[in-house]
Amino acid sequence: MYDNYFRQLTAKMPLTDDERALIQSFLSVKKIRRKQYLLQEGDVCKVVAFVEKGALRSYTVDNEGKEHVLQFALEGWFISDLYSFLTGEVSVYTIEAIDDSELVLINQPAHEELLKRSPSYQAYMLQLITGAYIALQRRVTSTISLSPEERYRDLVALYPNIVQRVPQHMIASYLGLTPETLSRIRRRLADE
Amino acid sequence: MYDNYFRQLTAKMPLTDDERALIQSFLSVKKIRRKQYLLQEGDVCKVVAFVEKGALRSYTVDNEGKEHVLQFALEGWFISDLYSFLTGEVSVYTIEAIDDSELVLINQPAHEELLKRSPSYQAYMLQLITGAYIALQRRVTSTISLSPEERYRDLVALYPNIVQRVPQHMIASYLGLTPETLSRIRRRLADE
DNA sequence: CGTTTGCTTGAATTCTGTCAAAGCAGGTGG
DNA sequence: CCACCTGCTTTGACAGAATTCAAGCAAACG
Repeated sequence: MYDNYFRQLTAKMPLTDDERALIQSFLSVKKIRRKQYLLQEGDVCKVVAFVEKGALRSYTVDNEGKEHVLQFALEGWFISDLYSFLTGEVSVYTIEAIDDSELVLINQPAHEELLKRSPSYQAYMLQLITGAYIALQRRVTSTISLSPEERYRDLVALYPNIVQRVPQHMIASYLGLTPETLSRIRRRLADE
Repeated sequence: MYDNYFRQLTAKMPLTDDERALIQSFLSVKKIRRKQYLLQEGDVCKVVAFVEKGALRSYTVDNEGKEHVLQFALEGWFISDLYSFLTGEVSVYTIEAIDDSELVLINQPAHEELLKRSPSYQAYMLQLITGAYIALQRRVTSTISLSPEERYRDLVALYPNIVQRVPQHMIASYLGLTPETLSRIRRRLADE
């Protein structure tokens, strides 16, 4: 159940068997079905989720009821609202399963405890936040400096899996476009 | 010289006199004049800068030569390309002084050393990255879910100082608009 | 005092969003 | 096995919004 999780973790951080057992004792597993929520807007984000299998997305809903995708997470990725998770403030995001998925979860108290008890976990969390930060920065840069067509090509180049596995209207939302506009962009790109 | 810096730091993190002296021994001060660069695109970002006085911005230049502002930093803010600073990769950002400014700098080796030697500094850095992450997340959310006019009003509400002290075309760039469009939005808002 | 810089305004153009309709799987039940 | 949904994508026509290009103006600067 925790295979991918520890494969990922030990790749960055060598662990003793004891440490692995300690960490694992704080984790839990959750299966979640397509269209179910891991987090709903207005709730506090209580977990960080590692995607063992499946796909999820996080998004906001604006005051016209439209969804705006912030992030996708496929196998091997983490998803959460770190802001809400770390501060305890309510979240403006919703996290939803795109497919039936299997997750490895860690909740806030367990996270606190592990930070104290395991230096490896501590170092790993720093890497995790740094990674999340870097991903967000790339996201911002692409959003503010590229045209819609370039943003789409960038996404295809960087995450080909996502484009294959995620419905197109969610990709459009991620890119800040309407589904119609994305469809036309794809048409233009195909006509070459 | 380091007044604001340590006021900020000790507000979040009580320090012994020894620890303060240790940290201060790794810092340096730099004066930088309007329009001078702290970081140029293609270079590795070697410092994290705390703004004691003045104002800076970071921005990318797209392949049409247009600038896109990622971040502003006034007194009491930090500015850097954390990605480049932490990984050693070259940066796609330029950091430039908007006004004559006074900075407190810490470079990479000093940063490494302090992480090892000072638990307070370590905890502070984690807060710093977390803070940077949260700020970026708010930025993304606003960019993807608000209209240009709403983004502008949000910015004015959140950072009134910035709007007063930074040239309008830079604000426009930050919001992802042309200066003309921002000018018209301001006109509309004033006509009420 | 001439020059530069930044902001505003107008008119034409381009692009994106909106609305509506149709096409196209994949899944379900009769 | 087929007819019928249902969810998703594509297409077209049109309206609306932002960009572009150009010009004018005011304040700051050397």
